[in-house]
Amino acid sequence: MLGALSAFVDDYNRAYERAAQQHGLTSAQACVLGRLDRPRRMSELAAAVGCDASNITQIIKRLENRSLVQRRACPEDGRARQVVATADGEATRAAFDASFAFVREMVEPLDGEEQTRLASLLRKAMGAAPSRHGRPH
Amino acid sequence: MLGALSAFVDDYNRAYERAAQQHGLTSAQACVLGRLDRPRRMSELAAAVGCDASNITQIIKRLENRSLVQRRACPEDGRARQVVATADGEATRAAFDASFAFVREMVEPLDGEEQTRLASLLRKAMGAAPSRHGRPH
DNA sequence: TATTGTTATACTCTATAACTATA
DNA sequence: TATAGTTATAGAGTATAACAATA
Repeated sequence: MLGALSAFVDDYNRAYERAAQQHGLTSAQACVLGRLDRPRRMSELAAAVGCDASNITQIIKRLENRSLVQRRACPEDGRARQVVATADGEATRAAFDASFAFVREMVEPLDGEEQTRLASLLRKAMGAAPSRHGRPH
Repeated sequence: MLGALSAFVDDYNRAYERAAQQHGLTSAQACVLGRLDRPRRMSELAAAVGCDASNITQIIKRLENRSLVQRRACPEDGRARQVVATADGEATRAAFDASFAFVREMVEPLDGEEQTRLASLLRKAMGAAPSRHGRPH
């Protein structure tokens, strides 16, 4: 049981890494870029991903160097910055995020009912907690 | 469905990281030390974890600096090295590996039959492939 | 010549502490 | 004073290339 869980998570992690690399991204970069379906503040990204603000600064800096995102002033708060995906970044984000081929491939061997059952078991396993979501790494 | 999977994997990854930290290890170190239930060659570790040999050299070096493992010559092959856990390392390994409290806690909300069902669904999801196992990160 | 492991190097991720600018 | 973000710094993970010792 425990073995099945770790083996599955392993597979997932590797698939995520591979998918990111296919788009020229690291896992952390794919994770952050994946949130930029709309403009977001640095602080928002840090909270979503669950890491330190200074960390997000570096990751965004690298994405910016590659012209995948831009930083601009935030109208409502002079201290804050809004991060937006460029056209290139949006294309990359959409390709990575929408595709999610690796997750679909993983559950492909399951029929519809089994997929539903799996999802519900996983949700139950995590408790009723709405799950904050995150993931760099 | 897809969301449930990533949320679960997220939770698992974070729990793994936390568990490692509680034993003063990084995830990668916990992962490598976890294989040292018996002496292993560097090349074995690299293959098991799925990373470059030079990477294992660094990780083992750090574990060695902390007196958790030792390197010694390999009787059968003068080129190879055998890595063994010290008493301290073995205690740490056993504590982390055997406990696996974080996995048990995750599946605690499920009754016995549900756990079996989950494991079998996950195995099926990964295909019949025996799953090489791994994970640094 | 091929294999095992190490070293040098470089890049990324990550957090902490100190700092700037704004609120 | 408190908050948003950046910079400097440092430790760790990771891979590539060049290398030593052994097979």
